[in-house]
Amino acid sequence: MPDITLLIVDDHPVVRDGLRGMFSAAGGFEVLGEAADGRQAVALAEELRPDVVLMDLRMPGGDGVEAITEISRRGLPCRVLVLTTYDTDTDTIPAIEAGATGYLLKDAPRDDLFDAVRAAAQGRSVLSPAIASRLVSRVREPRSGNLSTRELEVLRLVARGTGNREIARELFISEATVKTHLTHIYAKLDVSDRAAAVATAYDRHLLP
Amino acid sequence: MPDITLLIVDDHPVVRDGLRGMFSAAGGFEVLGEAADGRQAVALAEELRPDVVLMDLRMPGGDGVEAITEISRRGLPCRVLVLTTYDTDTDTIPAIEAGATGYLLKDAPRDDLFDAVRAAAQGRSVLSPAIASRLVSRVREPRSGNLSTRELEVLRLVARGTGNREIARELFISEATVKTHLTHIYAKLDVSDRAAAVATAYDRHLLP
DNA sequence: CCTGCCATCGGCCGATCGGTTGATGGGGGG
DNA sequence: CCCCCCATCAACCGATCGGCCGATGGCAGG
Repeated sequence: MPDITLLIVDDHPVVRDGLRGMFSAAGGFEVLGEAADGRQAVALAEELRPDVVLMDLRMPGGDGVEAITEISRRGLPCRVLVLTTYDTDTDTIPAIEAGATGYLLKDAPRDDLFDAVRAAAQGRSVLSPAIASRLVSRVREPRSGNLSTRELEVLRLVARGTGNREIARELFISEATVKTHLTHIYAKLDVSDRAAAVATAYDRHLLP
Repeated sequence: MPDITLLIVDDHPVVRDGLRGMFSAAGGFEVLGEAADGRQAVALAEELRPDVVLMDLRMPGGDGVEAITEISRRGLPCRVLVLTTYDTDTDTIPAIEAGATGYLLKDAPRDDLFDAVRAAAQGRSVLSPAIASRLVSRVREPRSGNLSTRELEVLRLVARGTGNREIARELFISEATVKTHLTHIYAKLDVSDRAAAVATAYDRHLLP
């Protein structure tokens, strides 16, 4: 069986070194290259054609999720294994929706990492336990925290102290509509005023 | 000049490997050990007596800031160089107050890291530019985010959607007083309503 | 001693918010 | 085809909020 070829994508040189060292020492893997942001990642994935891309999500200059989307869109024959720091990221689910094959945390033991890469190379999904349970809760309770696009726009303005009238002006809708959206937001977040809605939104990572 | 001895503290094996590899390859450094959380860090710092401790802040089981505090309290002869992922951490300032000699981000270039460790070993401070500017703004504007205890209590209840009347009841004060506190909160946070106050409080990490 | 900050309280008023009910139209899924 | 969700709008009303005036007492620092 030939070596599994890898592309490492992370904005931290330290992490790239660590990964490269681990996979070089392990045997059975070959690191083809490294990228420090999403744009480089897409370009190198296209050029080097690795079996697996190890991808961090939070990076300056080219978001990880966008990179995954782009790799999927171009039909590149590589699997993307997301390797991130926190399991509280807002974009765990978006990353998987965008086409990531697996998702695990950087504090995973070495052997788990190797296993995950081998699994990803074969197209099998490996998810860290925390992510897995999040996924199931997501399908079990789809309306939790599920605000519509418009409702999120309203909420963002509310969080900046904007009054209903001005929200209406900014979004080119009537004040009545703003109030309707707000009522829906309160119902979905299970709160009864704007302040609590903002707090809950932060808790659920619906706001930056 | 003898090698600078190091203790690496990070909960991620990947990062520990990366750092160990970098410093071993660079020459002039010797990695004495690794710790995965704050408690181990303190114990190993006492046992191994490294010149410099490379310390991550966010770790499960033993906070980084606590570890720094403990190392300072015990008068251990090592310098602590904080090496963290984001410059938006709440505890950048606490870490420095706790006794960290330097503070830089993991995405710093290798040579900056080496320079920082050499500087730390001599007791000189190296701060990443973002942190440095934060420090100066901290001393220039000390009343920003400086809510009184009572005001914080009020704000916490506001964030849970509590109305003024009920806040009054919960805190055993009159509604008028609640409104006074709120007016002061608005002034201090530079906002004009409770929703924006909650949002700003989250931004500045005044609320969990 | 005076100044500043914190915490407490009262009253007044206009503006705003939140709740409700009801209606329209478009789009996607069964 | 029907139903549900989204997005839009209207009118009404009571409750609440925020702004502004004022006041008192305590406590720390210069």
